[in-house]
Amino acid sequence: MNSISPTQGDTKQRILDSAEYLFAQNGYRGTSLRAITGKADVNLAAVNYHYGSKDGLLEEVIKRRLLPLNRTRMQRIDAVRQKARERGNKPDIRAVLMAFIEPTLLFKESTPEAGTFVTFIGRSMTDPDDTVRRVFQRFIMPLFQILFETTCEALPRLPRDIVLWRLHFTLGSLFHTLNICGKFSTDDIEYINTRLDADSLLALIIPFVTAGMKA
Amino acid sequence: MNSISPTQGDTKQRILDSAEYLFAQNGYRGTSLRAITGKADVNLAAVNYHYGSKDGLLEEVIKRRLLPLNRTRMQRIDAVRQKARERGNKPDIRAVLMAFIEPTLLFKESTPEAGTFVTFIGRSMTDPDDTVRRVFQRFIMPLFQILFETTCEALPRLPRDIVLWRLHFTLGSLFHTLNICGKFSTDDIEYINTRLDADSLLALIIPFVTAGMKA
DNA sequence: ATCGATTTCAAACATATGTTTTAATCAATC
DNA sequence: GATTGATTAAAACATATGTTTGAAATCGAT
Repeated sequence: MNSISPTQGDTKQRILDSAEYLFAQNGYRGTSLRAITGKADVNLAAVNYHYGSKDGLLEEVIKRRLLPLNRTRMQRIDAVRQKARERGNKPDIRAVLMAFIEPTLLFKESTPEAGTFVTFIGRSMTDPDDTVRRVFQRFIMPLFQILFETTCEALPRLPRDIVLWRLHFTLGSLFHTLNICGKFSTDDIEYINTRLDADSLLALIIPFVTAGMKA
Repeated sequence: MNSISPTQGDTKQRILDSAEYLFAQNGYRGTSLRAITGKADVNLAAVNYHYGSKDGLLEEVIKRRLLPLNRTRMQRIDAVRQKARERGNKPDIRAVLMAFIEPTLLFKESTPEAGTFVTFIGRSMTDPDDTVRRVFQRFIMPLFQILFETTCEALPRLPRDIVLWRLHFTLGSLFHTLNICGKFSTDDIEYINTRLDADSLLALIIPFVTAGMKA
């Protein structure tokens, strides 16, 4: 059935990989099916055959990586929450933010493919195209709710709406960072090393957003 | 003359206004010349006649509002720098950030048209489309350099590359905020008032980024 | 009113897009 | 080895796009 055939069974996979790469580089609207199938070296009609439509392909591209990543982030947040509950005190805000951000950056540097996908995340959260934004936000919404609640627990003296805004500021910083690091040409940004590893990036962003949260 | 006549006169202007609105709502790639001319109620060929091409129109849309806005921001930053120099001490980081962010938010609420344009800014800094990003970054680069230098003066104990990163985090927060506030449908973000005025937004974002900068 | 320049208009152009169709190919089953 | 079902291939389809064209309309000044 869906087992990998030896000769040509990887058509579906190759489409997924090419689409992921091109979506990250040129955006959803800026990537044509012909560009995808050309890069994947498969027939044009294969996309509609295997995924129904370009939108269907987009959804699969996102699902493949975002679901596992979100599972990891969810577990990390739950762990922080659980540990705090056991100890009878509130979660540490720095730990909460780490639980969300570190898996993202680690995932980014896990493989080159994952890296291009994370770039795609950064760009898509603010994509003018509803198609892209909706798919992403649909997948990230439950996770964001948990993150929000946990952050409120960590900062019980802050009004919830302020926590929410600061969380958005944090996401803005993170996504913009993912964006910068996804640039292939660095001619537009001077003096900045956009090829930092996850640990270095984490060491830069965590103090910033933690301080902002506690302000 | 300048009387409102459907046949003559302000064609060029009406194209500019319609393009600004539609670019902000659907992005550059997602907006067709036919949509623009249809909304402006002018002939399709008018865009190429008055602006040469769609790219030419984009540049004029950006220039019209971004040049004055950047002039204001530049003056504010210069003023902070000047005052500090007169007093013989370093600029206050909060004042520096205010000098950049406040004019942006004030401009945003000055008129509905300016508001939609600022939305366009927020989206375009990370637009996958090179065409859009390049135009914006070309216009904002000199300003960003001054902002960077002034921020370094305000935080002389921080290494320059860390200042630069934190400045990017700040821009990320700001742009993401502009984005959220530009949403026409709020169904994807819960519990957040995306229609705050400039002062309220400023009161939210300034403490966050100031604390992050000083972390 | 007339002339020349500018602007508007309808139509066509050339290309690009996502999708569908129909036939060929392949792998496994009987 | 023929049959069957799933996959691939080449072509066409329908529509959308930015741009150009040439004629009509409009305007400003003589």
